[in-house]
Amino acid sequence: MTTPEPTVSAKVPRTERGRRTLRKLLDAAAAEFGERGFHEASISGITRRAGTALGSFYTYFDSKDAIFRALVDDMSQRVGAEARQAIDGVTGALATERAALTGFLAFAREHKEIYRIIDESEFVDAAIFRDHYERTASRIHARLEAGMEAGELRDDLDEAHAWAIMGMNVFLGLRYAVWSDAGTADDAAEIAASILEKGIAAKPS
Amino acid sequence: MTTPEPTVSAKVPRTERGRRTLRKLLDAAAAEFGERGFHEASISGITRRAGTALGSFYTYFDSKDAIFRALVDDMSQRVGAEARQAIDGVTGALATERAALTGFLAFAREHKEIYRIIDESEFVDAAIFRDHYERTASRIHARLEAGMEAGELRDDLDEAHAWAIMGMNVFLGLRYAVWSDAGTADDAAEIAASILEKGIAAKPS
DNA sequence: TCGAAACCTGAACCATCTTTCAACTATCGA
DNA sequence: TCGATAGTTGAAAGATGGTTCAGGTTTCGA
Repeated sequence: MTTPEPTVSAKVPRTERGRRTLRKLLDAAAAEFGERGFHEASISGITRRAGTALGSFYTYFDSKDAIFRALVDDMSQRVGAEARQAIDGVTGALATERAALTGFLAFAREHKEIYRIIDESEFVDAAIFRDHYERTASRIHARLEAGMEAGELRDDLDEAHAWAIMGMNVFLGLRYAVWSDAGTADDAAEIAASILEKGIAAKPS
Repeated sequence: MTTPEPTVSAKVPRTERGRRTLRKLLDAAAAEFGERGFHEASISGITRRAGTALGSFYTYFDSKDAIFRALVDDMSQRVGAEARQAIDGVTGALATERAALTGFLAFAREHKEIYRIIDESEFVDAAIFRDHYERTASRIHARLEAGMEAGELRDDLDEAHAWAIMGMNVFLGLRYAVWSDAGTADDAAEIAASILEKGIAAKPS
């Protein structure tokens, strides 16, 4: 008696052919939005890349906004899955944060378009942008609580600390993964890890 | 013999009336872009707010993009000036970073539209977005170097640390200044300051 | 005072896209 | 096999909004 999974796109294909076309449209949309941005992108650009007729688009999506939302939702889930996988099996709270960032940077390098699309969602539909970052902050916060529980982290960390860590990660990702591939992802991860481990103050000598 | 200041907008007004109109257009554009975003905003919306005719717009700007760029440039300078003022007279490297963030948060609360506009510039003209954040990171980096010089900060800090700190600040600003006024700006600044001071690890007891 | 340059005006032009639709084809269960 | 449903097609309608322009008014130095 579970609800039949409230999908983002209201128009679910019934046949194999339909599912193929829907997937082609989503992949084409990721490429189109990623390359040209939401407003420069056009439906006809998406259908051209997908190799379908313009009208077919509206069999699956109500509007340009709708496919963009479906895409962000899809990508947000992929980022979450990636994060879960990156920290799988890692022990230690600080090591976990470092692994999460390393995984994030590697993923960002492989899928630069994903970050462009997610970030642009702020200006297309602010709610989905917020949802994505609130979900991400929640994951970090949960990790911090586990670390506090284990006695490895300061016992006064809260949601705001999660936002601070997320901000570090996002900007390091923008600068050292999306804008530039130079150096290894580990260099940037090391920076963040050392800040979390001991701050930036000089050792009291 | 200084070059006559290479302004962003190529069309400089010659009369007092012209300067007033130009200013009205820039203010109106800040409101229009801030409320509606770049693509929802319209030139006629800007001139309506400014109380001028549609055609007058093109006396001062070549295009919608041009006024947006001029606006981002203007705002980036205001943010820089604000930062300089916020840390003026503060002594100590860690206290300086805290003051910078406190000032930033207060400014962000007063001028939420500025951050929306600067962030959206990534999708209108990526170069001006990059310029803004690279300038900001440079300011932070310079402060870190001064702190290292003074022996107050670890001696291995570099540009990437500046990006990490900037990311923390931006995301705390987004979450606790732009999205929510709850609590004082000092709460968020305290979070970031404590991370920079000692990290998030538990005290080795 | 006067004329040239600066500035203002808003209707119309134009290019661009989103969205609709009526006719056609493929799929698939019975 | 066959009929009903799902899916496909692309031309054209419709809307939007950036940009132009020709004819006015205001400003200001000489």
